[in-house]
Amino acid sequence: MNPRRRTVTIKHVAAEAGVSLQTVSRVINNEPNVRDAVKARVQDVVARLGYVPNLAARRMGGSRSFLLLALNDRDRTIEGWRLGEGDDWVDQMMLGGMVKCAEHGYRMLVELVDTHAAHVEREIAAALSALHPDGVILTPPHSDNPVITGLLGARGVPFARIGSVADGAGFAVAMDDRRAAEVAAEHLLALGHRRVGFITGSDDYALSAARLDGYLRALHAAGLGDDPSLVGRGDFSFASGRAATKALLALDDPPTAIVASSDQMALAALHVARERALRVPEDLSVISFDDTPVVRFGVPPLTAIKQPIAAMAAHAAERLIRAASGEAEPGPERSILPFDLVVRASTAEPRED
Amino acid sequence: MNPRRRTVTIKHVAAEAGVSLQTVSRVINNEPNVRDAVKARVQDVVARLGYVPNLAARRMGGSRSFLLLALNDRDRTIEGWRLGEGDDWVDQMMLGGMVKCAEHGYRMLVELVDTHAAHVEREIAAALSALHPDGVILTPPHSDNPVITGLLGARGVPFARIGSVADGAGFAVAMDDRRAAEVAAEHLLALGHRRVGFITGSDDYALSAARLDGYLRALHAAGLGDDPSLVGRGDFSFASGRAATKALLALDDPPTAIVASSDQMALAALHVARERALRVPEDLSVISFDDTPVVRFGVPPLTAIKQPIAAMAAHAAERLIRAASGEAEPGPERSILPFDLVVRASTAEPRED
DNA sequence: CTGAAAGCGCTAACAA
DNA sequence: TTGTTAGCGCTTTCAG
Repeated sequence: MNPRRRTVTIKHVAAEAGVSLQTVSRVINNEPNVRDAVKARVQDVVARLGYVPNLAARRMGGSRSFLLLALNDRDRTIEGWRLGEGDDWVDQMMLGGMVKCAEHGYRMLVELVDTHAAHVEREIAAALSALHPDGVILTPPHSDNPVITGLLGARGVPFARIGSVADGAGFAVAMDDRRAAEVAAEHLLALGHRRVGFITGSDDYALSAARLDGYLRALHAAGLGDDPSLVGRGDFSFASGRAATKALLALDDPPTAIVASSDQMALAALHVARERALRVPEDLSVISFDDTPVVRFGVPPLTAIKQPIAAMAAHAAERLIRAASGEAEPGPERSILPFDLVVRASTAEPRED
Repeated sequence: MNPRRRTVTIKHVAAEAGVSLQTVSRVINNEPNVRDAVKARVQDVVARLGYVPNLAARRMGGSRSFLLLALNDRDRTIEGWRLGEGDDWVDQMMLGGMVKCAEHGYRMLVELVDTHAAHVEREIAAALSALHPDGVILTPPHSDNPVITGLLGARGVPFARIGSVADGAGFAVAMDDRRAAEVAAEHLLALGHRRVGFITGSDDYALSAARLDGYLRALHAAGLGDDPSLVGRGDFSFASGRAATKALLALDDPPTAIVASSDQMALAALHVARERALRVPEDLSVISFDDTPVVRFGVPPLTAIKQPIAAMAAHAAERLIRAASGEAEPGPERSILPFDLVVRASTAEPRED
C-alpha cells in the first residue's frame, strides 16, 4: 500500500555496508579512492539489495542525466506511421541508438518536433529544460536546421547531426551520399546504360544536393555531358516520383535507367513503367535509395543503396556518451559510415535496339 | 561556457513575478488557491522567461515523473528491426502512445526486455528504480507474463496490458481477438468456403488461443464439425507458416481458404501456394492478421484483420495518465477496442468443382 | 582513502 | 489566498 515501499536508496546500501553515502556513490560511479575490499563489500550489498540509482536524483545531484534525446521530424514521422508504407527509419534509429544506449546504462528518448514551425525553438528549449539530456541526436531534416543547431550550440548541449553534410556546431554522422549516388549511377553505366535519369529528393534535405552531385559526377566521368532534362525534381514522395518518372519517360530520348532518391519514388517509377507496359528491368532499370522493407517486396525487388541508419545512430550515441563520460572530447570531426549497394532484380543491361 | 547558463528555474520565475516558489508551483501545476491576477502574472513571466519545469526535480519533489514506460520484447523487436520485414508494431505503438503522451506533457520511453530470461525481474525492477515511471505499458508477450505483472502489481505501479485477455493486476487493453478470428472465418464461409484452415500463433501469446477459439466458433456456427487436421500450428514466423501451409495443402481434402494468425504466416501461405501453382484467390483464399505494411504490397494484396495498435497504445497511455493525475481510478476494467477486416484481393469464392 | 556538509529544483506539509 | 519549512536521492565540494 505504501507507494514508496521497497524503494532501495543509496542510504540503505550505505547502512547495510557500514559505509558513508559517499563511498557508495564512489563505487557505483566507478570512481577512484575506494579500497578494493570496501568496494567489493559495497558492490555485494548493491547486488543483494538490487539497488539501482534513481536517475532523477542523480541528475539533481548535478551529474549526467544518462539520457539521449533523439529528435525526429513530427509531420513526416507521423505521416509515415499513419500511412504504414513500411518506412522503418525510426525503427532503424532505435535499433542502433537504443541498443547502444542500453549498453552504457543510457536511455534514448524519441521526441517529435516540427522543423518548419515558428515554435521549433520553444519546443526544443522546452525539451532540453525538462529533460536535460546528455546529448541530442538530430535526424534529417533537423540535422541541417540552423535554428535547431544554433540553439543546441548556444546551450552547449553536445549533439550529433545524422545525415548532415554541412559543417557547424555538433558533429555530423553520415554516409557518403554523393558517393552513393555515384556508385548507383556507375552500376547502371557499367551495365551499358547511356541515358540514365535521376530523381532528386526534397530540398529540405541537404543530402538531396549531394546525391544529385554524385550522379552528375558519374555521368561526367563516363564522358556523358550534362542533360538537365534527365534530372527530375522530387520530394521523396510517391506522388512526386510518379510525376518525375512520367516526365522522364516522355522525353524524346527517354532514359533506360533511373536512379531515384527514395524508395517511394523508385516504387513510383515501377508503377509508371507498368502503366506504360515497360518491363523492369528489361526496358527500364531502377535503383532506389533507403532500402526500406517494401523495396524487397516490390515486383521486381529493387536494387538499392542501403543507408546505414542503425550504424549511424549507434555511432552517434556512442560518441555522445563518450563525451558525457569525459572519455573523449566531443570533437567536431564528422563520421562517414559505409553504405551498400544491394543489387536485386530491378537493374539489368539495356535492350539493344 | 558556463554549462548551467540559461537554465531558468522556478526561483527566477518567483523572483521576477514577486511571489513565492510555492505560488509558481501552484500555477504551473494548475492547482487552486491562486488569485486570477497572480496566476496571470506568473503565467506571463513563465512565458516570457520560457520557463519549463525540470522533470527530474519534479520527481524529486515527490510528484509524478511524467514518464510512461513501454516494455517490448527484446529479441522479437530487435529481430524484427534487423530483418526489416516491415513489421511496424513498435511504430504503431509509438504513434498512439507518444502522441497521446505529448498531449499531456508526458513522455513515453521504450524499453526492451527479455521475457523469457531469468533476470526479467531484475531488469524491470532496475528500470522502475531508475525511472520511477507513472505507469507502464506492457506489450505482448509481456502482457501475460506473470513474473512481470506480479512485480508491477507488487510495486504498485499502474500498468496496462496490451493485447491481453487475462484478468489480473493492471488493466487490459485489447481488441477482441476471438471475435476477429471469427469474423475472418465468417467472411470466408460467407464466400462459400466449407474447408477453412487455420494457422495458430505462438503459445507465448494468450491471444493465440483466443483466435483459434473464434475460428472454431465460426465453423461450428456454420454447422461444420471439428476437423483438427484443419488447424496448423504456427508461431507467427514465416517458416512456421510455410510448414503449416504445406501440411494443410497436403491433406486429402485440403482447405480452399486459410486464416493465418500473422502476416508473415499469411505471406508464407502465399509463397507455398505459388510453389504449388495454386492461384490466390482463385484456388486458395488467404486472410492475415496484423495488417503490417508488407501485406499491402504482397501479390495479391492480402485481406487482413487490422489490429488497432495505435489506438490501444493511445488508450493505455490515456488511462495511465488519468490515473496518475488523480482524475480517475486506475480501475481494472478491460478496454476492448474495435478492429477492422480489410478486404483486399486475397479472398474470393471457392472454385466450383 | 573516507566522511560530513551543502545543495540541485521542485513539491508536500504546514503555517500564516 | 499565500508563504515557509522540510525534504526527495544523489553528487559535488571540502574536511579529515
